[in-house]
Amino acid sequence: MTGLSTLPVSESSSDASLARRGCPVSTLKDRLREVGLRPTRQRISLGWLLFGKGDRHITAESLFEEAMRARVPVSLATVYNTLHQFTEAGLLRQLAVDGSKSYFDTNTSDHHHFFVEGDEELMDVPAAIAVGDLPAAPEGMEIARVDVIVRLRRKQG
Amino acid sequence: MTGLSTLPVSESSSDASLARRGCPVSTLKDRLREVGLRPTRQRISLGWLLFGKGDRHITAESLFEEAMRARVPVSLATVYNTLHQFTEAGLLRQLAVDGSKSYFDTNTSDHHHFFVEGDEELMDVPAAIAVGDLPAAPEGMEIARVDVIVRLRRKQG
DNA sequence: TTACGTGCAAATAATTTGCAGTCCC
DNA sequence: GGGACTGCAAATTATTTGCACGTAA
Repeated sequence: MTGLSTLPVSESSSDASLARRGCPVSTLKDRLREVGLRPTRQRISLGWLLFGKGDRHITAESLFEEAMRARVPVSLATVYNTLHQFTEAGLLRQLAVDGSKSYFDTNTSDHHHFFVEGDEELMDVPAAIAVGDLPAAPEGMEIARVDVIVRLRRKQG
Repeated sequence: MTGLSTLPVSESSSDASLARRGCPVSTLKDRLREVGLRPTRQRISLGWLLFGKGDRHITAESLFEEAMRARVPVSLATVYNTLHQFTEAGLLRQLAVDGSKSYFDTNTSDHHHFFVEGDEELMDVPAAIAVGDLPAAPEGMEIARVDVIVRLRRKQG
């Protein structure tokens, strides 16, 4: 099996469900410590913004703006660092949807995405739609992850 | 149906097969005119490099380097312009595989991709593996395209 | 204390754009 | 000839990095 089955969310559903319904700061702190990240003020604030409202798809820029609005003083560089640290720790999943900016998904479980052309908006594909049979990975390789992006366009004019 | 079924390759298999085995410049010129692009020296040279050697996955930078090596005088900006014009004309398919650079695929037919982490290398998935049942597109939307990227990692150390 | 984090500004990387000059039809 | 195309360099956008200072353990 790949690393897919060892995602943090599935490891500890009590933590995850706590997070879903309001995630006390103390739980967030523990969560950070668990994955080896020191629970600093910035990480807790950003973690709160990220995980406090259900599944979200954000970009560095959008999280930065949200932090500004919430009067959370962080620099854009720290937002980038934090997003990458969270991703490496398995708290976030990074998505490449267009050639330019990166999106981060707070739902790290195995699922696919809709992308609305023009709106630059990402949505989870509701049910866990599986990809049909995949060919075996080439010699000496293993499948790390499968990304499926369904590009949507608004019907007619 | 979406635009997928009207890709140029499937429209005119004689053109496509000509392209596969050496694509005379005159054919390339006709192909460009067909899609509404004036066959300029640069477009023909880049088209030659792109379509003269079977299916390929290239980036703007890699095509630019290749043009330099082939002593084809084009500017990087023109490479970018040309790649986008070819993509809009349906001669290329643009792929977002990581958050940074864009890849372009000379195979515009419906197929999926392997991406080798670390190598930054793209490969076509051999058979035309279909994605399992997809949910209906949300109200007022239609599916423009489905991108599947299978991320591979080298097994063990 | 003390290594790990963070802020800031400058550095990169990828890509786009404005405009003067060039080339196909 | 005239509009479409190209080259170049400067401008943008997204992201990373270096380094002095701050802070959790």
